[in-house]
Amino acid sequence: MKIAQDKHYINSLYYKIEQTAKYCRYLGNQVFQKLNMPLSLEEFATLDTISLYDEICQRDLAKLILKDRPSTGRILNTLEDKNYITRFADTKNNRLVRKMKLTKEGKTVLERATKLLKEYMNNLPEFLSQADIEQLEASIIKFKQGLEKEVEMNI
Amino acid sequence: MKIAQDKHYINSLYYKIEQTAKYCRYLGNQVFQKLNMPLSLEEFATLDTISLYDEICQRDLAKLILKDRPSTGRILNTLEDKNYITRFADTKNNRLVRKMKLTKEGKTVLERATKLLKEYMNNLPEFLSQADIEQLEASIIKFKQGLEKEVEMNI
DNA sequence: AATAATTTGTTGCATTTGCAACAATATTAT
DNA sequence: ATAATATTGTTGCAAATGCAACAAATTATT
Repeated sequence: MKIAQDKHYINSLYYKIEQTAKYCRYLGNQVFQKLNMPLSLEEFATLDTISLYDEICQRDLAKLILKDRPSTGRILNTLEDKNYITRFADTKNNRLVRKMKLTKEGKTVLERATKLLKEYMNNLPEFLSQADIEQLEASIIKFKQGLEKEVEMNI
Repeated sequence: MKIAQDKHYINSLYYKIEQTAKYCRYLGNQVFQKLNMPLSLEEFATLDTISLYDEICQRDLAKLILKDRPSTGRILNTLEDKNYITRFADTKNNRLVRKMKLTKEGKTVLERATKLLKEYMNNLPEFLSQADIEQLEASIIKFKQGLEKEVEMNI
């Protein structure tokens, strides 16, 4: 696959995506601080994932949030400490696993953070047309799916 | 700016870009290991940047590679230890700064790594058409430029 | 039946990153 | 002239990340 005709890596699509992602992360973290959110962006994304995959086990969650098992476990520790989730033992394919659910408080916090974040983001100037956004979204998904097959994730 | 009509952050364009970037980073690191590169992906990207901005000072470089000044300084320490760059004192706007240049060995390593990486990447299956790639590249640049204005980088 | 391999989660450690504080110097304000 | 502010780079520390090794339990192999 030809990704860059330029001779320099930093002009490649890969690098541009990485840099754009950095801006996304920095902006997200800044907004979370400005809005005095009670959780971090990573914790929020994890909570949001659990809300869409109720009673998921730790390893399956790790695969979704693209973190290794130790990191996933540690985020879940803090989410449980904050009383946003509860974990309980269960089995999956006859294996002992730890599954999790959002608590009432977890749901409330998630909804509130989602609302605040969305309001903030909607107030940003529109630097891409709605059509451009949809186009970008469609092609980035295809690109991501292509990459997925090439990377060994070892989760 | 409306980035997601979905109620969930993890379905937003921001999160998709972040996850795609993770795949890019993991794939890159894996390729660098497989190919037994003498430097890391981050060091490579830094070296590549310096090669395009000869005699740049540390802070200006930090702004380009989107790292803070301490991290940038530390990467430069290792690049200098490996004899890929030399640093020297100079002035910019009457300020004392440290500028840098690629060494002969640095240029050789950069060229070789660029060639090996490109060969590897060209052998990946084509999951996007050339037209799709160009379209994706164009819109991600626009998106990145829009974000840039919203993020305080403090570098 | 005994051993080896696999799955899931945890612990520990080395590396990386982010941020605040500092030193040194130059510019601006009072 | 003196004090305050700004620029550049470094040091140090806390938090996050990545990875190897381990424990416990199940499945597969011999």
